[in-house]
Amino acid sequence: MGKAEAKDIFSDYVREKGLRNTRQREAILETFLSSGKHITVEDLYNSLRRKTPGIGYATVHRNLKLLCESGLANEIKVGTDKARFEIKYGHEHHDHLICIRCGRFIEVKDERIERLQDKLAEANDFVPVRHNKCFGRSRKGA
Amino acid sequence: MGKAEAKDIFSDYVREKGLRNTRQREAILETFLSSGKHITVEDLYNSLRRKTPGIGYATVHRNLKLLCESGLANEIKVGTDKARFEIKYGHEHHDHLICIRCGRFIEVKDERIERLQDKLAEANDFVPVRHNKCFGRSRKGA
DNA sequence: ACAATAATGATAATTGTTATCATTAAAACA
DNA sequence: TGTTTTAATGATAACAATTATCATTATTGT
Ligand SMILES: [Mn+2]
Ligand SMILES: [Mn+2]
Ligand SMILES: [Zn+2]
Ligand SMILES: [Zn+2]
Repeated sequence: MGKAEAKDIFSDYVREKGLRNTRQREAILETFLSSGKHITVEDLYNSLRRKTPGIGYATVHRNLKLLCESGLANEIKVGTDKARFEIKYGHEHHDHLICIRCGRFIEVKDERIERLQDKLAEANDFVPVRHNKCFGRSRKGA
Repeated sequence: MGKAEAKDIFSDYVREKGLRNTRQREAILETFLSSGKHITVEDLYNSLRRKTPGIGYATVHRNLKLLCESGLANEIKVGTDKARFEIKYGHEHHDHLICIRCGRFIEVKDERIERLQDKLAEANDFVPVRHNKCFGRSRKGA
């Protein structure tokens, strides 16, 4: 699962930016890597308090942002809801389908859509950076 | 441009919901129809204060939501930024390309992407409702 | 060990949105 | 045309997520 590599990458990234490796940063990455997908700052904060009592919410938030900056994590913003984060390292790009009624949140991918989106962006003088999720009503449970 | 029709539609929608047509609602729709695309609540509020002094921010906000409900308007949420609204009546569906650096905000449409997105949603037991914009870096000015 | 300074954690500030509520005013009705 | 009902309004407070502030702590290079 490459947890060790991820830690090295982050550690290097931090050092190369002139920042410092801290106990908290290590704990945050460790717990983040062990967490499920699409978690919020609060989710991670709550998981961490058990193992790293005293850790601050702002620290978790700041470091999730830093993880995104390093390329290891990915932020998913859904409307006005809390931001969600997922591991990017070792995971392929995918889109998300989100039910506006029950919250069902799944991952999907269509290579043709991806290519067409990139072309459309480029045809309009945009360098594609990211694109957002689709919303719908799930026909499945919940 | 169908301003009169839009007003009738809204007026009817309001009446049929058991709501009331008010001076403010009329002014809000009128000014909204005369405004540019992708405006915020605040934009519209500021435009309105000139012609309808004393109008409240909450009233503008509430009625923009109501306009969306009626199908005349469309809300565009970009990340955590303020919601933007555009006229839907008489306008075709389109996507948006937004520059994360300069804010360039353009409308695009690719029928193939639309169809593939719908299929992908349906294949995953979702009834498509809406989908979000793409972000990139504009190679053009600003 | 020391000095320099980044990181932390508590908390306050900010921002967009939504709720509250006393007052006003549509619109149905007498 | 009054009267009554109740939705709408507008001012303001509440909320929720994010971000900023700042005194204190801790990492890193010397
Ligand atoms: Mn994609
Ligand atoms: Mn579309
Ligand atoms: Zn995902
Ligand atoms: Zn548009």
